[in-house]
Amino acid sequence: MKNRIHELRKARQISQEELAKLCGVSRQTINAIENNKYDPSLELVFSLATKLGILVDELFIYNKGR
Amino acid sequence: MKNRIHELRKARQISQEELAKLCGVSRQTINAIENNKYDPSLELVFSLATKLGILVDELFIYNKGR
DNA sequence: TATAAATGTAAAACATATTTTACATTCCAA
DNA sequence: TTGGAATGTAAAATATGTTTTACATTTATA
Repeated sequence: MKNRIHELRKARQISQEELAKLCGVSRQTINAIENNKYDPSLELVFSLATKLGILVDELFIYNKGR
Repeated sequence: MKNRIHELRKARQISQEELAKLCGVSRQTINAIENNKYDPSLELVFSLATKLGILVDELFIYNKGR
């Protein structure tokens, strides 16, 4: 599943490290998610959307996989 | 994280089995999620919201855990 | 250009999500 | 009131997400 985290994080001028701290995860987790290594957990999904000030539905691009 | 799956599924008069098939997961997965045993994966989250015709943000109740 | 900050990446360990099989319980209609 | 459908639950196996440590590469700036 693709997401707009990199785009929105840049727009807000914060580093992966800072976003990671805000969300309570490691920098590598943010990096992996931005680079589509895997999808975040639901908790992290909501944390990311909240900290980036956007709806979950707008942060991720769902392509009817299932 | 709490959710409104049971409520919406009932409103739409479909069984856990049917919702499971619609989303491509096992009945036990739907059951576990309705009963808060664990949170669904992001893919399943979007599948559930789509099949139930509601926004992800409206389907789950986020309580700033992180 | 040199240096620091930011980002990419990898392996091991650990945590969480999902499936399968199987059985018990509850609910509802005949 | 019994029988079938729906739901709850559990253990084992597998898949996926996260952390930690560590190092390499890129990017920005003094």
